[in-house]
Amino acid sequence: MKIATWNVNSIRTRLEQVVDWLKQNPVDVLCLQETKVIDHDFPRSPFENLGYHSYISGQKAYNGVALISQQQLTDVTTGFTPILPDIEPIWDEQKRVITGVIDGVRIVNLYVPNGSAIASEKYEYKLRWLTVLKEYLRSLLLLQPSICICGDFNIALEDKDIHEKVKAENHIMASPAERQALRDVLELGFADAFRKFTTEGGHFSWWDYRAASFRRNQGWRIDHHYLTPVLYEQAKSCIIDVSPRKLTQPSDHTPVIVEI
Amino acid sequence: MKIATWNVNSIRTRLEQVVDWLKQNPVDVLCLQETKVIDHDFPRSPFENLGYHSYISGQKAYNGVALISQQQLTDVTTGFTPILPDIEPIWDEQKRVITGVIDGVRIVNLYVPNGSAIASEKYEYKLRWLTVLKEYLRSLLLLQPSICICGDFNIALEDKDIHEKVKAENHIMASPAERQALRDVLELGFADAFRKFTTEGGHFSWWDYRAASFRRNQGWRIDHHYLTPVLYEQAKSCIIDVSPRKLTQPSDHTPVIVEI
DNA sequence: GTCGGGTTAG
DNA sequence: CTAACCCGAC
Repeated sequence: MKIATWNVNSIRTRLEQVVDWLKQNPVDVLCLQETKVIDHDFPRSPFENLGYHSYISGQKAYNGVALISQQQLTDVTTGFTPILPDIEPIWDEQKRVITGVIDGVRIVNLYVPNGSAIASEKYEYKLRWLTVLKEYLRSLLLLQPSICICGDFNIALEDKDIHEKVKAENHIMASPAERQALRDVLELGFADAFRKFTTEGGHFSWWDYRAASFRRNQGWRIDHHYLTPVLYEQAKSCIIDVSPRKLTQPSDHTPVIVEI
Repeated sequence: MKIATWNVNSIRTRLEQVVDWLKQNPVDVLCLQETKVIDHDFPRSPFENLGYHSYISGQKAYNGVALISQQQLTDVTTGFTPILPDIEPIWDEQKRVITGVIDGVRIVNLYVPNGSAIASEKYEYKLRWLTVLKEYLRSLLLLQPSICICGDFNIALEDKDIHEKVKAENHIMASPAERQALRDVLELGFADAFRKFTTEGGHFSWWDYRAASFRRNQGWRIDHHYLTPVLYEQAKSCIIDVSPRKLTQPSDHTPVIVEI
């Protein structure tokens, strides 16, 4: 089973690139982030034409996640609230969470808040959001032992996941508090699929549009698949496909694909 | 003497097309409308490189007119106020008027308000703007008997200046009040140069970007040259050059050229 | 800096 | 449909 994650930075702007990629790279489930479109306007038919079902949770202009799946998914829910009925509504106002089950494996597709700048209000929101995520996953684990969380985490856990030019310590997406918050989540029993196969640094999934950072390969690895133990043992590969980032008018992120 | 008028719908976006056209079609004066740029950012040097002087009156994002001339012009003024010092400032807040004299001929380059929709506030502004224009031209005629007014009038005076698909009566740019307001202006002693040479309909200078209207030739003739009697008698040709409208990323208007 | 969406205008 | 601006995001 292949599960891909791709922050497309607007599905409407990137539609042709995503459809082309999916034709060349058939996967069981494609997890999209930053679709930036309300559900009514999500372009379902291009995916239908390729034989894929769409499960979407979008909003106007910002955020938005989708699961594009060859098989139908079961137990699809959006946001934290269906699993954590008692949380405050602010955690689901932004559309960042969608999940569904395929062949006994729960896929959790996340768009973790970026956090803007250290010590900002958005940064605090990001850290607290990750504590909500942990409770959400704890609940899901009670229902299902096999879980693949993937998406844009907006966190690079290790310095080797960041190009050399930036000192991680006080940088958003790499601050100690962010890394600790993510480690706290993973402590539930998740392991990084990419690191099962590749230990060296210099592999990135996101390059800022600014400062020709892709040309200089000054990127970050912030798009991840985290697997529960049995899935992790079964994982056969985890690959970053850099090619879509080379196209004209690319997303700033590129797809990452795990095979289990 | 050749005088061309062209609503370029942003001189910065259309610069290459305008320069190319001018190379192929040298004219004495090119009257531009909808330059959509403040004077500081107007691209003067590409025209200088071709041997043309620029006289400009622009604003941010909207409107804006310019005279591009091989010879230097004299008596250049912008807006109504230099000629009508007592009018209210609202008539010159939008940059729609520039004039200058070449070889004893006054060129008046206009971008008449579009009017948006019949009975709207903008429609009323358009009608009143045309009464101000009449007083402006009346004053200019006292100084100079030879005048060529040209530009985007946003009015089609006759039904044959409009493609068949639209009933003129209640359409903006063709309503009785707009036509009457323009006829009131022309009554000062101006005649339509184009109609000296061509009497049949189906000749247009503007095609809406929407609804593939150029492909279907569903256009309007709203860009005009109006001449005082002696100039009208001298006029040798008046031609609409459709070719720029066929390019990719064209203006919605195409140039009209009078030779006197 | 660079992008995407939304808005306003035509 | 097209262009410019504004805004928010990164």
